[in-house]
Amino acid sequence: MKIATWNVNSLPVRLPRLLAWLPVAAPDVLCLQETKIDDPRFPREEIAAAGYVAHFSGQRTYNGVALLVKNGLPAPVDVVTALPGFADEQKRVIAATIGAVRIVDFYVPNGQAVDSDKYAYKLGWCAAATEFLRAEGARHAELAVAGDFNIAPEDRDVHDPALWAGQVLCSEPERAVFRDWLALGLADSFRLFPQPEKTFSWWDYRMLAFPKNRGLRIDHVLLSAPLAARCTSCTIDRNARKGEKPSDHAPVVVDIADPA
DNA sequence: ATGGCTGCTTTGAGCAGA
Repeated sequence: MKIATWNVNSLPVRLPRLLAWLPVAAPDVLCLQETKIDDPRFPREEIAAAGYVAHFSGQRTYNGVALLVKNGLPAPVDVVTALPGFADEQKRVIAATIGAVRIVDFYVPNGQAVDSDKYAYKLGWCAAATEFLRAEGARHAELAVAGDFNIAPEDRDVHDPALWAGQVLCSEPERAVFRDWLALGLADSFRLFPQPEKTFSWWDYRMLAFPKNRGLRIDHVLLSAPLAARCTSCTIDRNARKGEKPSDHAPVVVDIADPA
């Protein structure tokens, strides 16, 4: 099973690129974030024509997540679109079970700045997410958590650690959340393999950040032990950040071998 | 080599993203 995650920064704007990328990358399951479209307007026909069934939880303007599942896979069941016990208007979660695999798609809040209300909201959201993942892990041996985490887990995930030290996306409380999720028995699939230094998943649109490779690795796929044991690769598709009208995020793609 | 923000909003300056 090939699982991918991509913050598309507006699905309506990115749809042509998505439809071009899907047959090339050929993920079995694609987790999207920042779709920025409400459910009635979701482009389900275009996605269906590309060979995928879409499940989604959207809103206009901000946020919004979707799960695209390739035709031929088991139909997603037990679809969940909220964190239990966390009242939230913002659409940042979709989870579903596909065969034996539970997929959780997160669009973690950005947090804006460490002294802001949005940062407090981020940490509260993450605390609820930790309990959700604990429960999901208890129910599902094969659990994948994919999405835009808006957390750069370590200094090696940051182009300029001194510049970013203590800033939002890199602050110690955010990194502690990431470690909490690993402590639930999840592996950062990217770090299961040797990786080129300075591999990132997001680059600011401004100041030539992409050509200068001034980025952060904030998009992740975490895998429970049975999936991690069968994981054969994790790559970030930098090419998807090039060219006309790219998202500011690149997709992360994970390959998992079938069970023996 | 990539390219010097982009996408959204009761339309147009301001917010949000990260």
